[in-house]
Amino acid sequence: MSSFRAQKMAKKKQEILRSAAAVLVDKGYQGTTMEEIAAKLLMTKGSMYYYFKNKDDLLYQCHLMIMEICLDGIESVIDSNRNPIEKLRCAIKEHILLATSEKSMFMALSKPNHNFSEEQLQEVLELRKSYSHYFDRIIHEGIDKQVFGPVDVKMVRLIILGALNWIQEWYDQNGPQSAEEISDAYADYLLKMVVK
Amino acid sequence: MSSFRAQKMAKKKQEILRSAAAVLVDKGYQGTTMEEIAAKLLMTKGSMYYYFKNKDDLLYQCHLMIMEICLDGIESVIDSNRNPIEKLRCAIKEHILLATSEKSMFMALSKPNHNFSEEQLQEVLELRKSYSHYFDRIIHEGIDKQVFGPVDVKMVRLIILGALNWIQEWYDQNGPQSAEEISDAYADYLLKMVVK
DNA sequence: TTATTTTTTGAACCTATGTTTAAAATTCGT
DNA sequence: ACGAATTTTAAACATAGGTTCAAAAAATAA
Repeated sequence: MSSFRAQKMAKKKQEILRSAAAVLVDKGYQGTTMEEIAAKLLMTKGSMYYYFKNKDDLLYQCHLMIMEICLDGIESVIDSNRNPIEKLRCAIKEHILLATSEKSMFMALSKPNHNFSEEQLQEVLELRKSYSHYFDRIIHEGIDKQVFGPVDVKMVRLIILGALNWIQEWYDQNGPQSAEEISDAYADYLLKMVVK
Repeated sequence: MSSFRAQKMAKKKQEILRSAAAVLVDKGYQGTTMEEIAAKLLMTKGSMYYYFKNKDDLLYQCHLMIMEICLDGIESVIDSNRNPIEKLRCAIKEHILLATSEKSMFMALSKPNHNFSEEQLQEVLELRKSYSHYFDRIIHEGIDKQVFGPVDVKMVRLIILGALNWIQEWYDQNGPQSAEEISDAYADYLLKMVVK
């Protein structure tokens, strides 16, 4: 049976994607080299091509993987039966925890690269839009249920996601504050913007 | 007299720095090529080397220029005699207005590049720290004067600057909302986090 | 105008890195 | 253990882009 093989291949792909994301973090898109991605896994750059068509394909799939993880996270929050305040708090914490633990993954999100094909670009933007919409839904719900003030949903969402996404720029695994502390504080302060 | 020459040279350097910043915006550090910087000014890449030692030097000076503009802005806010609320509001608006008008300049700020020498890196980080400190000072003042709640200064500052810096990722000159509207809304919402 | 200095050019050079490929190594079923 | 399929390798290749440089062009001074 080949599913065993397929599974192994999938796993390897995952490893490569993670490695790629890790490099993306501090080198940026163009700065990320096949060599470095491979080195982290004790492979040679040539073997990357057994799993991915080329660099752009690899980095595109990297995007998809990250977005899927994010979407799974926020979907589970949306589907839970908490009140809007707790939902927003959870969504914020979830995002930060993901961004700081799987830290490597997140940076890849900013500025979907110009090397992407039109099709790939659309897909990435679509997934992003979905993610944003989930936040909007939570905020809307809060307004409807009168627990949030009559805020400008889009603006507030942009502020929140901006604050969250920027964390990658300064977060340090070995820094003074834990991801847990950061996420608690962020949730508290950001909620002050919207709760009545 | 050579000051005329020197002036002309300085002006040309400025043009190049601006062009560089514009390219930096959507190509990122490694994606920015000497060729493209030159092309925008109808020059050849070779002539860039008459003005700058090399690419890293050019992009480093690009950083310095941007930071100086930012610092000038916030310094004038600090020195004004407004109350803390208005100071913070002004600082936020100033930052956004700069980031969206001289938009091209700002993107260069994220992730000071690894190609910088230790010395250059320190200088950039130092300037950044100064900028952060100005925000901290405003927030502190607000707390001392009891117009702000007893917030965690560093956290709040990180949230604010994060939200502001992220604007570059989505702001569109021709988008539905003007920079003015955006900055007003941002200031309003962000202030809600801190005012009593 | 002529000579000198400044600025720009465009070709040449070099290195880094994405990509290909044939051969070697490994894995796996029987 | 043997042979076939899969995976990895290392070297070769191609190209993009940073850098240099000598010559040309332009600006300036005398």
